[in-house]
Amino acid sequence: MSRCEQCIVREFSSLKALNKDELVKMANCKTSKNIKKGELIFEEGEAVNGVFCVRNGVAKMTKLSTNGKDHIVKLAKKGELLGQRSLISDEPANLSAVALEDMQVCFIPKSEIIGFFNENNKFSMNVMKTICGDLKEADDLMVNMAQKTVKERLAYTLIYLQETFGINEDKTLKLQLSREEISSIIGTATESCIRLLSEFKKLKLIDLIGKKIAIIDKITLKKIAE
Amino acid sequence: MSRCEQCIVREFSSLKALNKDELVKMANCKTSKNIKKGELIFEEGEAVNGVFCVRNGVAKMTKLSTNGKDHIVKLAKKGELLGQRSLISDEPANLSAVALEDMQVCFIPKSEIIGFFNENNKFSMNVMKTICGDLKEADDLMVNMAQKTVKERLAYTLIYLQETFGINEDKTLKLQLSREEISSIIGTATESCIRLLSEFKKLKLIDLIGKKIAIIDKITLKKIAE
DNA sequence: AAGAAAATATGACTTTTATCATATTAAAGG
DNA sequence: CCTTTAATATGATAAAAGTCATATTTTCTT
Repeated sequence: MSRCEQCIVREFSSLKALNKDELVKMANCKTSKNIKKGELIFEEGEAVNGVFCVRNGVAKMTKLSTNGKDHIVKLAKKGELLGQRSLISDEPANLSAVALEDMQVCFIPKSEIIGFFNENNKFSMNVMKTICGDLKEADDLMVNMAQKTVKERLAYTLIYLQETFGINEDKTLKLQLSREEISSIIGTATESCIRLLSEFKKLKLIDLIGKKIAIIDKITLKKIAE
Repeated sequence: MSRCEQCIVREFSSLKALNKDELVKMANCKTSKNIKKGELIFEEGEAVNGVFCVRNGVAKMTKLSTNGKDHIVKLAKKGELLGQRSLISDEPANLSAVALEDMQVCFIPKSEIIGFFNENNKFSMNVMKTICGDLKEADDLMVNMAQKTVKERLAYTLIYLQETFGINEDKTLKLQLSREEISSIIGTATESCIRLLSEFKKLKLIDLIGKKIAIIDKITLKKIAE
């Protein structure tokens, strides 16, 4: 069992408010899991009896729309806690979590988290702030979805992916998503997404190296994203 | 100065967790405001130094999109606290609040709310649950915006307006929004919205009585909304 | 390495939605 | 009460985006 006190990831999350005793207590009840790319962490509608702390890798948080398509609501990386909202609302998960890369996650049972809520005010406030951040982001994205064109949303998403997850040595986006996944972030048909990527390539805004994408004219792309 | 202990509205909000002493304390520092239809309560980007408790009437929470159009992110009614998120995140307001009807709101200063956070765990949990509810709603709406057609979104919104705000004796929606406002909930051009309303009328799903709207075939409308 | 399967790409076409123009109706102000 | 303004309505057209078909490329399997 690895010790939570030594886990650097903790510093990126609400858990940084925990003191040494609390960390030891948590280390004793948490379970670590290795999750392969593509595997499900939890599913929409499922009762999640705790939270998952992302130690490594990126997960997509999706919701099934009535049209049968999955929509990617959020991408979660190192340090994020998955399932917080359900735990607090005492409801089944509203979103599914699927690994986009091989991941390491730690599961912390509900009882433990509730305990921290009651004993550690700073932790509560941290969680509250995180959720408020998620809410702001969701409101902003909602407006984007409703008011922007598919082209604008694609440009916006490419910029976001670069700024959030970085680039490789060859300038390509570190987080490699399929065209279908990009489409389900921006809410469009896969063909439309592919077509717009080709258009961006012709305009020399991006480069398509196999399935990888590299932004070559970030300034213009940002202008399109507005 | 009206007494918060006697305000029924409190029962609908996180404030129901406050004890008698806390309510008296709050009554002593709150200020009541009458706000006329169309008036601004606070604006996006503004530092809101507390929360507004809605005692009466409905407000629209909007965000200006880069295309210059306002998008209605949320409608807030009796009992809701406006500005909670900004207060917790310690950030300027992300949304503007505008009265859709004549309103009565009470302003509770930040220091007071922070005090309750520190002293009253039940209150904190209530606020947290409310924000989690908002987050779930925002995620769901985001998916709707991204994946549903304008027609589906309009049907969805009409149902929502009826179920949330009720109907008059003549069956028309109690909350009377302009076509432009409906458009800025569903994220479409006003003309498209008007055209679809006409179509719904032809299909005998709704009735248009002047500017008022009455749902006459809720079942079919719900099917369209999915 | 070869074949099968999946992902990416592109064309042709349809549907949806936006835009601009212009009536028509309702509301507001003197 | 009439005039002015704003809101609603509808037509014509253009632009955006979706769908279906079909290549082409990449990845996976054996």
